[in-house]
Amino acid sequence: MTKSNDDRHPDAEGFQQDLEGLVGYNLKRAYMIVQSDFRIALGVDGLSTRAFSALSIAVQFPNITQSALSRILGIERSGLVAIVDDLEARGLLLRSRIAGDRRAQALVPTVAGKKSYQAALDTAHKHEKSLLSSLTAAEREVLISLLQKIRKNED
Amino acid sequence: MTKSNDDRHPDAEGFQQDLEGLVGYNLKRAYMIVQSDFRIALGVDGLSTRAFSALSIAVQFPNITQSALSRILGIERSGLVAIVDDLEARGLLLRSRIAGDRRAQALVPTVAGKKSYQAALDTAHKHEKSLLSSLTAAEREVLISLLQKIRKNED
DNA sequence: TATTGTTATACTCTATAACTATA
DNA sequence: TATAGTTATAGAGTATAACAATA
Repeated sequence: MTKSNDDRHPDAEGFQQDLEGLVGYNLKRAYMIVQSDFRIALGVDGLSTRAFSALSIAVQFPNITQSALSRILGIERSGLVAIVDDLEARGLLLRSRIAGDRRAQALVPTVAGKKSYQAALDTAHKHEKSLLSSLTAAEREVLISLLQKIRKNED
Repeated sequence: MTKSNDDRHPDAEGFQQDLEGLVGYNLKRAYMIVQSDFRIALGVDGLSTRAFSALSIAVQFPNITQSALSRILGIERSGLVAIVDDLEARGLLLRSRIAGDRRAQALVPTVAGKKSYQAALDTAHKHEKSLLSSLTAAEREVLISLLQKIRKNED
């Protein structure tokens, strides 16, 4: 047999599948690739991609509360607990009491947290530069602004 | 108190967060929105988004095998079993024996399967038209082609 | 030796609902 | 009444590893 069975099925090239015309499907495929490659780039015992995101906001907005952070990231408060637990266990940030509201806690990045974040951000930039090398810088900017437009419409 | 606590944190507008400059993060946020909206559009007892994708390929490439389908969708063979089980339970396709290879099975869409698929595809188009109304048709095309470029680089 | 379909299993990420302690 | 943090739980979706049947 010189050709495998599935060569008989038209795929990416030639035949225009319905799915390829849908933003949702293309979004999913691209997301899976970028996400899993970024996870690998962050290392076996490195941060998860979501912990990276949370740390990013915590470093840039020190003393933010978990509720505010969950709103910025667009996830539920309950989901953030495990993420902050992980970051705290790694010594990258602390939950500290706030004067004036004993319900809330301020997320305070440690020195190690800021350092780890800068390293991870550098990793992220290198990972995107390499993985998205088929896109020009201008195309990457267009892509980002189109993706952000989708979010703007969110209710 | 006239302003809530998190209004003190710059968010989408004004402050340029690190995350907003990353394709990966923007991809994730957009994907979550489109995915969950599409799920709702498909209805409570409707197809899952992944079953919709599998059915789409099965209808367009009748008699495709599960292995070939999993390769086209970019998922593992093992993950496809439950999806095909579901589609078969709904009476939308059949697993039928192939002459010449007793390992493989051909996926054959039923009449109901083809009809359900056309309805779901119509739903998908309406869902995208409404959810992505802030993007022009040209922008949607650019977005799709940029997302496909990411996939082209896949190893 | 390799491939097809399958099972068992685990992992990641997410959401909902309910609770407590505060406000 | 409403909010902050938390727990318990469940639901999608994914992957890896192994197996039997077949090529």
